[in-house]
Amino acid sequence: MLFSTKAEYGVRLMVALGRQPDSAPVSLSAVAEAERLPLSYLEHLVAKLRRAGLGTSTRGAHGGYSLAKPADEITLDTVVEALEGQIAPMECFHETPEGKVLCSHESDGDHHACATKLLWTRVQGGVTKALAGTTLAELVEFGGGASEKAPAALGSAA
Amino acid sequence: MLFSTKAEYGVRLMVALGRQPDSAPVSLSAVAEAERLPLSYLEHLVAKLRRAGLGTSTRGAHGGYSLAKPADEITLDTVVEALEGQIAPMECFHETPEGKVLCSHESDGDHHACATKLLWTRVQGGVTKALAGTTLAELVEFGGGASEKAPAALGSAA
DNA sequence: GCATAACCGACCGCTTCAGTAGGATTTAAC
DNA sequence: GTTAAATCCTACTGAAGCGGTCGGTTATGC
Repeated sequence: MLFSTKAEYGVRLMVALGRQPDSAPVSLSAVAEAERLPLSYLEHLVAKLRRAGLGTSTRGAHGGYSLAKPADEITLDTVVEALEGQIAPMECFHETPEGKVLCSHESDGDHHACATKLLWTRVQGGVTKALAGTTLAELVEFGGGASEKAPAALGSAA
Repeated sequence: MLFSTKAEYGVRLMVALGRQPDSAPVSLSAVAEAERLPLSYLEHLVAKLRRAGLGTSTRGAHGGYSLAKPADEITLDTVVEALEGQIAPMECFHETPEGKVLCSHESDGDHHACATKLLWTRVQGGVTKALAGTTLAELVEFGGGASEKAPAALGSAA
């Protein structure tokens, strides 16, 4: 499994927030009930999202969470990264802020370069492209639209 | 981390086998020493590769492992899948033999479709494309060629 | 001031990961 | 025919992460 349920639950949560017509706050318990997810667990996830600047919260009665930005300005790479940590295919694989890819055992005493680097770079590219190329708005739309209960037809998605 | 060291070690192992000029068997201990990997751990990994029909073994003294097919006929999706198990972005995500994608909680009582399906389908596609589009021969080449110790220049790889 | 809700940190059972250990079996070489 | 080299197999282990729970604190609307 590439990702854990943290990403799954967290994305579902974000979609639930994005489904709100105006960006009115939604209580976590409402989301938990609608999505059939454990409330206390969602608390941990929403904390990560908030710390990453993806969501805002209003405390007290009638409070809740809402998106910090419009759904079409939120790409899923930031969401998944906030939930799962840095997205890298392999332990030895780090991406510098400038986007350069580093490999821990780059020619470590051996006479040939790290042969797997080519592979993991391609995988990394594929995942990043898929995540960064998808906006939260798309998922909201795909999942049935904003608060309207018109069920969308399931087309072939790739 | 998308993959564990099983994939990393296993691919390095396969590359080591592919580096052999004729497909002469290589002993695991030789690979372990060259790649600086624990021998006993490699045994587990090579067993998976053999069970998946990717490698063959000859027992006894001067025995070892070799590729079951030429390196340019081995795509990395089969290798990684043999090592890590089925490649799916998420627990709820299964691919049928015909290539159809199933999601466990497809409209589970709720009035909207599973909003995350679009996302995971795209991720799945990106990873599969990267893995299936890479052959072992490419990695052998990239890593410095077959048994020749000419160090390849590291170009930009994406 | 009370219900509602966001916040926070500690804890827990379970599984997987990464690796070790110890042996059994097969084969080539001497 | 013994021995060394190699594959093969099963069981085990410490550490970490996952999925989730719990209890409590703080803030806010009514």
